[in-house]
Amino acid sequence: MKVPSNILPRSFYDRPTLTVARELLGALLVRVEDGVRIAGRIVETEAYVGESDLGCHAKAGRTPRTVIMYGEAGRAYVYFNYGMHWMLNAVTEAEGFPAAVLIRAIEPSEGIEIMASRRGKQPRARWTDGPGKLTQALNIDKSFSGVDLCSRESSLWIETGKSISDENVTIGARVGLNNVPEPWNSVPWRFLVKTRE
DNA sequence: AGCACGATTAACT
DNA sequence: GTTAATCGTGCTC
Repeated sequence: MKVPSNILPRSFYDRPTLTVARELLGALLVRVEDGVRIAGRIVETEAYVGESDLGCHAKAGRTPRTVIMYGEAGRAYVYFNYGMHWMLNAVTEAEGFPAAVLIRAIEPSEGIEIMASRRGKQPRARWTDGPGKLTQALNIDKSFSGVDLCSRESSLWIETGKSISDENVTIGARVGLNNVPEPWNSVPWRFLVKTRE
């Protein structure tokens, strides 16, 4: 028997961003396309917190691009970067405070054939081990910007997964931030599950 | 209207 | 280790 889906509620996201980033590890990112589930366990996240965080897009204030981060928690913030990649974030904290968690990597678990058709040129371990790669595998683009991750109607949500103990979590500095001044370049706001067999 | 740059990836040497 | 690909965004003129 299949266990009923358990979609993370808005109250999960309406908390401190670092807490959400940590607890999203082990959760299941689910995309439904043509009635088929494509999913994977979240294994890497990063927190972006407020206008004072100079690594966060919200440092520019409320603009057409960042306005979603100022909205209610539990929505998807999807943006385009480097002229070719879509990035998926979950908006966190109270409405009016701009913050989000970047989903950086998942481990494929459902919809393997569909992911293979999109990412099959690479070995399976490389299908979804980067933020631009997982959006490619799950077919996520700008049309998902602002959708409600707490609703089944979005065809994109996150379910409770197995919890990850502290001993299996590595915490470090965020990656890919160029020309971002300290301390923002070094704050340990990156969370990843230690890979193991 | 023009410009520099970026929360990256894949294909090189 | 290095670098091209590629374009939306926000800032300056």
